[in-house]
Amino acid sequence: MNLTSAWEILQENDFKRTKNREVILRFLAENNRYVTASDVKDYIEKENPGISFDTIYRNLTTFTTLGILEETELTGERHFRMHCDPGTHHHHFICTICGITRSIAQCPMEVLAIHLPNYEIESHKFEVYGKCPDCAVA
Amino acid sequence: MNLTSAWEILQENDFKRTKNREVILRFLAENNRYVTASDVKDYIEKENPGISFDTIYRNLTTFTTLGILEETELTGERHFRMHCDPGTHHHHFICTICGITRSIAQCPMEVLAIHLPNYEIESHKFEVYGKCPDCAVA
DNA sequence: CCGCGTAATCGAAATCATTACGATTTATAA
DNA sequence: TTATAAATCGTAATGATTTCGATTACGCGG
Repeated sequence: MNLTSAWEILQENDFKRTKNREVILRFLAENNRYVTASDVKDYIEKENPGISFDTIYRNLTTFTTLGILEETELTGERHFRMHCDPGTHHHHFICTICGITRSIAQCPMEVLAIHLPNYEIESHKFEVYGKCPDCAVA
Repeated sequence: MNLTSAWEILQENDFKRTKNREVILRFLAENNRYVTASDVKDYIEKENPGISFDTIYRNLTTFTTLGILEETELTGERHFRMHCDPGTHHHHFICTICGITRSIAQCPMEVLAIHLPNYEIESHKFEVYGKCPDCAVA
């Protein structure tokens, strides 16, 4: 997802264009990886000092709800990244060193015949972890 | 894994048989689901009041390292359960209401041909969420 | 059965991520 | 420009987890 599409979605849902939102989205758009609220704060502090965690978490949650971001939990922390391709179901390889991601189009649920009679399956999580090429050689 | 096997592993690794460990393991052996440190504490308080979180977390971590327990992260909290079958790779359906689990023998990594040249794949997570039969009817 | 050395535990404080809240500021549309 | 509701700030509260010095208990050798 690019910045233009993100702002379109925000406008459609009556969210205002604020400086903080611009910086948060720009940071996420520039990074092809999962980042924490803390990462976002560190970046924003450079050009918009004094931002509060309230603002960061509130907006990250909003963006995720609107489908602009994807969210996952890594080592006990919430992580966010720009949605690769909104509406498209996919999974990720995630580098445990730098957090960079790589999309995996295949979905286990479509391949595995999971038979759980009387169970209501609602969602699933499939993530592959390891080292990306850059971190592997280091 | 049953209690006997768990104690064998502990003895082999020079861990002492203490009252707290007995209660913690008994609680886990009785429950076919993922529980939190808090769940363990609540249970133990009944018959061994005054146990500290230090003891609980330390032992849960020890048990996990020894392969007696399995660990996963759900909604931001560490969850533990008795290892279904040590040495056997498997996944879980997890009820989002009561935490009860059901083993899924199939593994996506064996079915999906994931091609990531130069990437070093180290591990993966595959979990299915939803409602178990009991919670589904309620 | 007793005492010793070490592992295990306690109690409580510290840490870390996240959430919450009253007061203030800002974006947008009339 | 001004009204008004949204957005933000600063900071405090919360909740899970980790840490630490002091104390207690396990299990072996005598």
